[in-house]
Order: sequence, then structure tokens, then C-alpha cells
Amino acid sequence: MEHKKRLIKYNDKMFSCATSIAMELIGGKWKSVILIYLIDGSKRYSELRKLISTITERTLSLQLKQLEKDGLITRKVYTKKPPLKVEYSLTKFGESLAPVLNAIAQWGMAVAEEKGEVIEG
Amino acid sequence: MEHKKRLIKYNDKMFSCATSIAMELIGGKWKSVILIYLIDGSKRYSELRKLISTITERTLSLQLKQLEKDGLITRKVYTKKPPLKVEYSLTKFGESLAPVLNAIAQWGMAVAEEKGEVIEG
DNA sequence: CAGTATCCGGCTTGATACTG
DNA sequence: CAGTATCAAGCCGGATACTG
Repeated sequence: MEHKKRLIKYNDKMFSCATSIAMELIGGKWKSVILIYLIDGSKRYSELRKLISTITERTLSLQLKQLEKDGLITRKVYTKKPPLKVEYSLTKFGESLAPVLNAIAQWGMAVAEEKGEVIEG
Repeated sequence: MEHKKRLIKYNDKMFSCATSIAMELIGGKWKSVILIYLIDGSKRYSELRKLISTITERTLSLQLKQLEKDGLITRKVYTKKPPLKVEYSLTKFGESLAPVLNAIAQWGMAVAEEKGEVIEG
């Protein structure tokens, strides 16, 4: 595949190539981790917090908001009064990311097996 | 694919899953962009700077150093006195990322075509 | 339960100028 | 040519406490 120089405008920001746009949406420390857990199906806030044990509440909240804003996930509220039940799930757009996320996860697993150390299985 | 909760130690840092490790290595604003250009073959510093038109010299330099430190690219110097000739290329480890990078680029292109605006082709 | 409020340190990125 | 030096801004992410 060839990658020519080009400038693309997306959401009023300039990007030097298509890869930049993708990384704007799924880059950062947590986004792709959250998304990959949602591939398996919708999850509640507390479920995500448990699955991603090293994330803080604040950061999880902020990342979920950004993902929702970018159209990758939807937020659905099931109760009106506490205790609240909120579920997050992938949109169609988010689902289109599955091949990318799986490729990332697969590569990450290969790296982890070769050079990492599993502390808690 | 199932994604169980686990903690992995890599380079003395803790990660909640394999995806986190992958994002540590290729996440951020520029790394995957640099890497994808290197799939086509080794590039000089100035070539990368032209290809990634919106990156600054300083940031390109820092990112290249980080990628080298992580073992994804190698730096080769061809001259001893100015004008210098330096080439960057993927290591075997970096080459193993090609499927991931191509998946990201492909998805990014689909997004760009659907929702983006090409300013300069 | 599912967040928000507040405070804050540090890393990332940028602009500009300079050098071997 | 291929960077480094310096200064500075801004966002990311963490700790802790609090709320509808």
C-alpha cells in the first residue's frame, strides 16, 4: 500500500493522513481498551471499571464522554432515580472498528507473551 | 474473542490488558503515522518531515527516539560530518506491526472518505 | 450506582532559534 | 542535513472527596 502526502480536514482539525484521523479517535491510553471490551457486548459503568482495573473513575467517565461525542459508543440510561443503571455499547460506527481493535489486541498479546509478565490471570 | 481481566507487567509498568501494551507502543498522536510511512521502506529524517507536514522537528525527533528505544525502528548514520545522512527503518519487531498499522490506515481512510474533506491530495 | 468537583503534577506538543 | 536548546501552553491522567 502506498501512503501519499495529503491533508485532510476532519471535525475542523487538520490531519496529515488517514492514520492520524484514526489515532485521533482511538489513540490515547484508554480508548481502545474501553472499545475492545464493548465488542463483546454492552457493559455497565461499574463493569468497565472492574475490567479495566487501573483506570480511575474520572478518567473512565471522561473517555466515555469523548467516545460518545465521536459517535463510537452510545449511552443508555435505564433508571431515573438512584441506584442508576447505565449501559454503554458500540454504535455501528464503533462496530466498524472491530477488525482494527482485534488486530491491536492480537499484536499486544503476542508482545505480552514474548516480553511481558502476567501478574494476575 | 474473550477479554479476561488480567494484569501484565511490561517494561516495569503495569497494564490491564494486552491492548494497553500495544497502545503504549503505538498510541499517541504521531507514532503510528511515522511507522506506517516506514512500512514502504527506510526514510531519512527530512523525508519524514515532508511526509508528515504538520509535525514539528522537535516532536519528530522525540518520537523517533522513543520508537527506537522501544525497539520498533533503527537509526543508521551514513556520514560522519555535515551534511549528515540518517535513515530510519523498521526492525523485525516493527515489521510485525504492519498488519495492525494497515488495519488502522484502512479504517482511517474509510472514515476520511465518508466524513472528511481532502484539502491537498 | 454512576458519576461530578476539585486540585494538581507531569507529559506531550508547539514555536523559535541555534549547531555539529 | 539532522538535529538540539529553550521556553511555554495545554491536555492527560491521578487522588480524593462528594452527590442525585
